[in-house]
Amino acid sequence: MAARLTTSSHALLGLLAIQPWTGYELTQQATRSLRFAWPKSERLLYTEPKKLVQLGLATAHEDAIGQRSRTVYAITDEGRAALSAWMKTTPKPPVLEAEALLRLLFAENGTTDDIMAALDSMAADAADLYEQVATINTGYLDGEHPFPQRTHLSVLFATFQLELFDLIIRWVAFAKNEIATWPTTEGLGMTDRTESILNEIKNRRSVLEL
Amino acid sequence: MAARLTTSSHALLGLLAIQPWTGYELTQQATRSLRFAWPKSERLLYTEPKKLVQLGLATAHEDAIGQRSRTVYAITDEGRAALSAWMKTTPKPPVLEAEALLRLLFAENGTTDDIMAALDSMAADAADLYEQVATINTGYLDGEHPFPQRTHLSVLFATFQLELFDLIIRWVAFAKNEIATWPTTEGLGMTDRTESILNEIKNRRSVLEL
DNA sequence: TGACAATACTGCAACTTGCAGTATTGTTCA
DNA sequence: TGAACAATACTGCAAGTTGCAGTATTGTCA
Repeated sequence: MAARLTTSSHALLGLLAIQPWTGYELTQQATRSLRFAWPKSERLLYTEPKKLVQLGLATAHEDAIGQRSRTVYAITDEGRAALSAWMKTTPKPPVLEAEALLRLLFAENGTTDDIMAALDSMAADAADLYEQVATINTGYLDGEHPFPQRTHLSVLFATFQLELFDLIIRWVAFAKNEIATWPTTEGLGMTDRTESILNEIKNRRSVLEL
Repeated sequence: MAARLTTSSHALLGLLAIQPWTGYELTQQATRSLRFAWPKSERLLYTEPKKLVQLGLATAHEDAIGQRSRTVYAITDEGRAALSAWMKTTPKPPVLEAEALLRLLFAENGTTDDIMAALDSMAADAADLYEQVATINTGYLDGEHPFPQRTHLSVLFATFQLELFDLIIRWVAFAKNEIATWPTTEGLGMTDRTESILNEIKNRRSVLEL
């Protein structure tokens, strides 16, 4: 078990740098904010802190509440050092995973209704996430931030999420509008609209290059 | 080895539905287009078709070229049926993985220069990807699509990528502008600008609700 | 024609997920 | 008040996935 430090390790260190948390609390916090930039399974969130302890980047101490004993994790100086060092490294490129877009790419294997439904689903998911982020953030105006001194970070972070979800919703409307003109999903090739979209891309590009 | 059908299985089936490919060709195709919606490792792309064969969704036949024998995979009727069935199911929500955003969330553990550099890196990656997608797509105007009858799908798919990359580039400019006003990464809390951003979010939201 | 890059893979350890299962703690309602 | 059932707070494990090192053939340029 060589155990190298992954991005997930650093994400957990980032949370521990704020304050000590129990394993369960870490999963809760990760669901609240972290997942929008680094979505990881609950399972991993429970496992990872143990690795940090093994590596000396965090400490664990048992805190018995009734019958149930909870492990509270805290960051060490080594942990803070590792976190600062990581902040200076180059981040990995952003990556989007979207099953609905995958279905668009292979839409010829289904009906126009199928692809419309997939896009609707993506837009509904985005609308849902928009609501969640907007609700949490507007709450900060009423002093509901658990770490008020971090509000500037949370909010700037949230602006990206909101713009992304907004983009998805708007793009789905555009895409459905296109697809509505298709008699079928298959074999259309270079339609007039496709050609005009491509010309727009080409023109915008030549403008950028000047 | 129970071997269930994953989204990645269906992604490969989607490629095989277009035409038969060798393992290597599948990895090339996946890098070209598939990765923008469903980014998977080269390693998996080599392994997955073998599973499809085991499940009877694809066939494999050896095609010796010189000393080297390549396996050509082709979809079966069962494979096409599985693909059509999958097109009718609800897609998973879209997910973004962005290490640079993770650093923003924990920016207090580094300098303003650190976070600026991370954001620059994200914008540069987006600019790069924009170029790649735009180049491939404008090429379609000159008849460079390997499967001309699929142009309508490729192009509509690409419009999302381009908008996303454009959003990233624009948002990074906005975020850097904000951060430029910060004396430090830490402890700023609810600044005037943070408050005005939140008010914008709140107002836009109340408009949407009417 | 030998060197070196590019192509076309495989093996394996470690990372990650999904899901089933377990055991406390909290709540509800007869 | 105590039985039932939901919510909380986890663990075990098989299977899915990645990264990287390694290998062998093919192409190319001097």
